[in-house]
Amino acid sequence: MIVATYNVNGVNGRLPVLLQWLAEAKPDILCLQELKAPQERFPIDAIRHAGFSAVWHGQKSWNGVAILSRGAAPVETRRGLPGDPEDEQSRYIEAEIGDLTIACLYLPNGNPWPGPKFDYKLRWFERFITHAKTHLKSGRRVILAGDFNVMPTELDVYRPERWIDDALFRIEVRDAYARLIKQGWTDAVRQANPGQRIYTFWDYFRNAYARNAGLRIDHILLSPSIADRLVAAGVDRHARGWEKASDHAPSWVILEDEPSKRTRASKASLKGGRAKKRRNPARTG
DNA sequence: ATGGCAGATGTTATCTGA
Repeated sequence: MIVATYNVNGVNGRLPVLLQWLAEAKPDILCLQELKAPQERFPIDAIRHAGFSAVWHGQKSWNGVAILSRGAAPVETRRGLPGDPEDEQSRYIEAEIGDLTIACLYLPNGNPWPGPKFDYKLRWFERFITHAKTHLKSGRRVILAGDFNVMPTELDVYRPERWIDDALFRIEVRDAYARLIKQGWTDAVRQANPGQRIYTFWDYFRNAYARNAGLRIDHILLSPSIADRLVAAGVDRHARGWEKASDHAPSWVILEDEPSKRTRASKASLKGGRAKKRRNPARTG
């Protein structure tokens, strides 16, 4: 099965692009961020017509997250992170789909640093880390997918020295991400493509996409109970080149339907073989 | 350091994003 995440930067303005990508990539589950639409203006009819059911949490003008499913309907288990009843921003929604728990998140940007927005980002991140821990303890198969607004390492940004004091790369934020991973999560795109320069976002400014001046800030994290089913993972960077594209590209993972009983070595060869068959030539890892 | 582009709101401009 394919599980993906896509910051669409306006779900209504992006609808033709989103529908094109859904038809092409055929994900089973998709997390969306930055709907930029109030609850009643989520394009549910078009999404149903494309074969998906959905849960979503909209908000006027900003933020907004959704979980789409092509198979069993998502059953919403939570909207909003625990830990701050004052926080009204639509940045987190969670659902069960079969035996999977899917968490869709849009972590605050946090710029400029220093300032209240950066403080809010750190507080939100800590609430998320706390909540993620409870998921791990449950032992269920959990996927955390979304726009984390953090480049985890220097490999994940085209010119790290320029981003040192940016809220997406500040050491406090990278440290928080590292602490999250250390709980036991697998960063699927990195795991499947070690050492490779892979980006998920390219600024609209300065010809960033053509220059490949990108950032890897969208992530798909797997709990241990599903990480052993990872077959391949990557980014559909070509979708960033379409007309009226979002500034983000979709990220995806391919998971085996049944737990693997193969050895690590034979699993690696399966990975290569299957990736070749499944993936569109335009798709890059 | 600035400003470049884009979406939403709802103006003839402002805010936010990353």
